Amino acid sequence: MNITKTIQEGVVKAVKSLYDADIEADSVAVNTTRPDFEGEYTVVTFPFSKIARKKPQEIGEDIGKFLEQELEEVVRYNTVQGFLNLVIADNWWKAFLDSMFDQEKYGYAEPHGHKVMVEFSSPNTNKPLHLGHIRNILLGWSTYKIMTAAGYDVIRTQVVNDRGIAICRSMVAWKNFGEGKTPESTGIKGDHFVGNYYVEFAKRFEDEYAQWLNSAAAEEVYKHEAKDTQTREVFFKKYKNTYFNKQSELGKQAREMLIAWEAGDPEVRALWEEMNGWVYKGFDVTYENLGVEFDKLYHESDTYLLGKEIIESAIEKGIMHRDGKRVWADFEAIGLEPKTVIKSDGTSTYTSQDMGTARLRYDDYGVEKMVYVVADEQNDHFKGLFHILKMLDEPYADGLYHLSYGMIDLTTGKMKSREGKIVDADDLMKSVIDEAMENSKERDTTSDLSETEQKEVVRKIGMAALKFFIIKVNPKKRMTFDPHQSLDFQGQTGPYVQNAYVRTRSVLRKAGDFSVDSTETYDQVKDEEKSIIIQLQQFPELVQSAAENYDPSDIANYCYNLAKSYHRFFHECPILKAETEAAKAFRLKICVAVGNTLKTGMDLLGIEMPERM
RNA sequence: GGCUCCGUGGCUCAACUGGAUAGAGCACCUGACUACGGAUCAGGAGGUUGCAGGUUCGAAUCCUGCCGGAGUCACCA
Repeated sequence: MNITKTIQEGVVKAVKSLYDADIEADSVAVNTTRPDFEGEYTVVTFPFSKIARKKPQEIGEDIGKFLEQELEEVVRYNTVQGFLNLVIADNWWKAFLDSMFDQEKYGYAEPHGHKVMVEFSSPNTNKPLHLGHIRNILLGWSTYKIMTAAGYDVIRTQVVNDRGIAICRSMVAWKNFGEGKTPESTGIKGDHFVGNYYVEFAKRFEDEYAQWLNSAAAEEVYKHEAKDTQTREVFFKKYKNTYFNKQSELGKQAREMLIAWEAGDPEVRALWEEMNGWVYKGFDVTYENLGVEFDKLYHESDTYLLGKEIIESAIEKGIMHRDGKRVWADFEAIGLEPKTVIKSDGTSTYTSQDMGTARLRYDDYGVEKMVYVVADEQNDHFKGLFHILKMLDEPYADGLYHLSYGMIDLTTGKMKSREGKIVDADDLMKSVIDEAMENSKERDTTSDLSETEQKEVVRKIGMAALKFFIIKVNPKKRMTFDPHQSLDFQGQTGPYVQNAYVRTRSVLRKAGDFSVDSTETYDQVKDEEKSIIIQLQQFPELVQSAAENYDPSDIANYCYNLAKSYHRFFHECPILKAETEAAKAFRLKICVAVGNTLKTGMDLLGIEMPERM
């Protein structure tokens, strides 16, 4: 039923019979025809000029004649230079539509049972989620959906970074300045509550540092440690980290907190659990609003000691080297600097932890693939990690993939949490839903629905706008987030796609039952109809390639283009008042097919469709 | 500075992986509703694809060199 393949195979036969040469079907380029020429599909014949030793245009004539005779799907052809344009028979359009229009899960492949784990979100537990997390979460979620559609058995996971110096900062700040307040007593969402103390710590630390800079001690340090070329300003900007570790009172408290935590101090552990608990409650709300969930959580507090035994075997195999207590890996083979894996105090690092959790996941689930959704600032880390695991011959090593995505810039510049230049996830969702509400009120198209139903519709619209705005961009590319544009509901947006779906629903409601068999006499398939069917035909393959390329933006752009074709069709072709019963039935089938496909397509992106809007 | 990635109308993004005259949306103009839903459609204007070479039937896409930007170069995660 796949017309592209039919054409490709036809061309293979043609080349064999005409020029006695063998070519691969996949290598035959079949494009959709430009609108200014007659035809729907175009074969590029330039590549055959060497084997045929003819001009591309003549080859086009040869192959065109052959296909016209051999393939019932091809009724006519024309050639323009090296391009052979084919006109496809009306019967094919009708037959294809019949084969798929009422499949609700059109595009889903048969499950093949291969297991894959997708890791995404993985936040620190010291502050609320922000725009960067949203991109990560949307990518992770749609990767899960798309791979499921492509037939995989997908396990969703995240590593919760629940320990370390960051959370200790929040803990110190709360202990010193919190006056025993809680999220309950203040009415602040847990993750924001804890985040506020993270900010409080930073602020107090800045004050402390600023004060210290005026002291004699600071002057001493500058005199002894600054390079000649360094100005005071440059030096002390860089020195801040060292100050935190050496002189700072707050820094000392945070570090002591971390040491006490690692020693299992009951009081510290209790505070840690309480504050993390607040954060989790907050995260749960955000995740629910984003419509995502996980099958399995790994906590860094449980896994940070893992990986050491694997490292032992790595040393034996000569992949890693011991240097006192310290262990390091040589990355010369992949063009990176050597990397410390175990510190000289014997404690583990990020790399060793990730080695441990990778093995743990394999032991837990037997996954063949692991996809890590992590920003591109960690490209080298994953390059190194995967290299080690491959050298160790881990059974899952060939299935490791870093879904690296570009960070988000604001129109005002880079996002920086320490400077408070962040876009908060909860605020963002609220503002986009509020905007949808304003729009909805103006339009007044759902006022006969109950208030809860209306709110539900508005929520779906707002979230669609936000999600689509982010997911439509190729993950690898850095993107600019313009709050003004994200609040737009017209043009290339989520609501635009939803609107196309809502139109299909509206027409089908009014059509009631219709006879699916009455399209036989329809013999005037229009361009608007053909272009929709061409796109419908591409969907299953697109799902596969989006899974292979780990690229949800492909699906988003597809949905937009399909919606666009439908809107055009809707204007150009009367459906309920079609010229004949056959035309009406044909077009209603298109409505069903487009509705189903848009709904599954958007679902792959984590976007819900309203029935009305 | 080394390595990696990226430069496409004023702005945000595409381009079937080397195919025809580089496509959409926003913003800006002009038109289309007593309606199968106008959150829509039709049309206009806007480009030397950062610059310069090269590879070939054909380059935004591949190669080289510049220019500009980002990331990374921790015994942090």
